[in-house]
Amino acid sequence: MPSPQKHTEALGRVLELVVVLSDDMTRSLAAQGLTNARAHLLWELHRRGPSTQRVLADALRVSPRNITGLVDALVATGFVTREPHPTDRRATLVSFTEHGAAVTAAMEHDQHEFARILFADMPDDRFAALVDGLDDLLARLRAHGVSIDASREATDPESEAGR
Amino acid sequence: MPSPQKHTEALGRVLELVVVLSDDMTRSLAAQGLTNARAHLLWELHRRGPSTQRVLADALRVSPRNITGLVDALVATGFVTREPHPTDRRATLVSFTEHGAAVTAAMEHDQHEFARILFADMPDDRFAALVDGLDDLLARLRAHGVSIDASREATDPESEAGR
DNA sequence: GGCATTTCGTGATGCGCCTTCACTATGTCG
DNA sequence: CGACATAGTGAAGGCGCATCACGAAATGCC
Repeated sequence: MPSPQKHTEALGRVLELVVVLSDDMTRSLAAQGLTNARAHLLWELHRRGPSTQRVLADALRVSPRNITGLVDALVATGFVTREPHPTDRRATLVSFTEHGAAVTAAMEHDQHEFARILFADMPDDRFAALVDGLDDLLARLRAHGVSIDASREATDPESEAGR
Repeated sequence: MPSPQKHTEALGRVLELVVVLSDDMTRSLAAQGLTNARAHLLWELHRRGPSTQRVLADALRVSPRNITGLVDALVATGFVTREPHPTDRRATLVSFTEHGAAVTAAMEHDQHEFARILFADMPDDRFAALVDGLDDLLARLRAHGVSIDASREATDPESEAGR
């Protein structure tokens, strides 16, 4: 079992990874006229298909009021549309425009591509060790009370990351 | 060399780690009456000792104007003080109050403790493999243009994470 | 020494994300 | 039918961040 010093350094690596990746995500999104929150909404919409704002609010774990604002912005920038719900006249259905669908598909593609490039020439054993280590880490985090406090299925949050 | 499918899953693990950790950091900080940005400033102050706002702005990579606001808040909540710079009458020196120093020291301690708990019973070889994998990942990220666009010495961003 | 230039901090203003409270319109259940 | 729950939005507000404009002090140059 490693020394405390090493422990802190390792955590430092993890945190650095956090910073590097999230910065890069934000930059990539901005290049497409998106912000983190809006891309996140798009992503969820992609996973679920046309959804009510309530559903999106639960999925993104933000207040319904906030969803209104995000959808407003995405409508204004032509990524999604708001349509009346066919059976519930209180609700509105949020759906992709063609543009929104295309951009989201591109984001997904970029994510796969980025993963491919990232791990492309990594030897099998090293790759397996890394994945196992990450899983272990995740398990340990949850075991020590660090968890995504409930719900939320394994959601890869934004997307995007490619250079 | 692993399959594309695995690649994406692995990236998913990384992103999940990102989300879990940053969420937890934010929660821990909030419990002490701090926000991410304010804690970040405290952290930098801890690493550098009393500093001018300009220095902090460069360190945190935000606009000087924003530092004014963060320091305002930290002064109001009793974490730091603003004093005139001894030789440059334009500048102000930001220093810890006793309370601020204590809280920051506690954060540092918690971070070490968290790292210790996290990796405590992890076998040496597994730990080594994980660290190597993380380093490799970081290197690959930088190699593919994903980088912290310049400056910024190896700064572990916030701190805190323990339950 | 004197004046231009740079630098430090801040006021004003604005955007994005997020929240809570209050309110309308609608759905649902007994 | 009436009581209650639910979907979305207006209003207001907080935090983080940015840019522009500006005064005050420091510095460089002649």
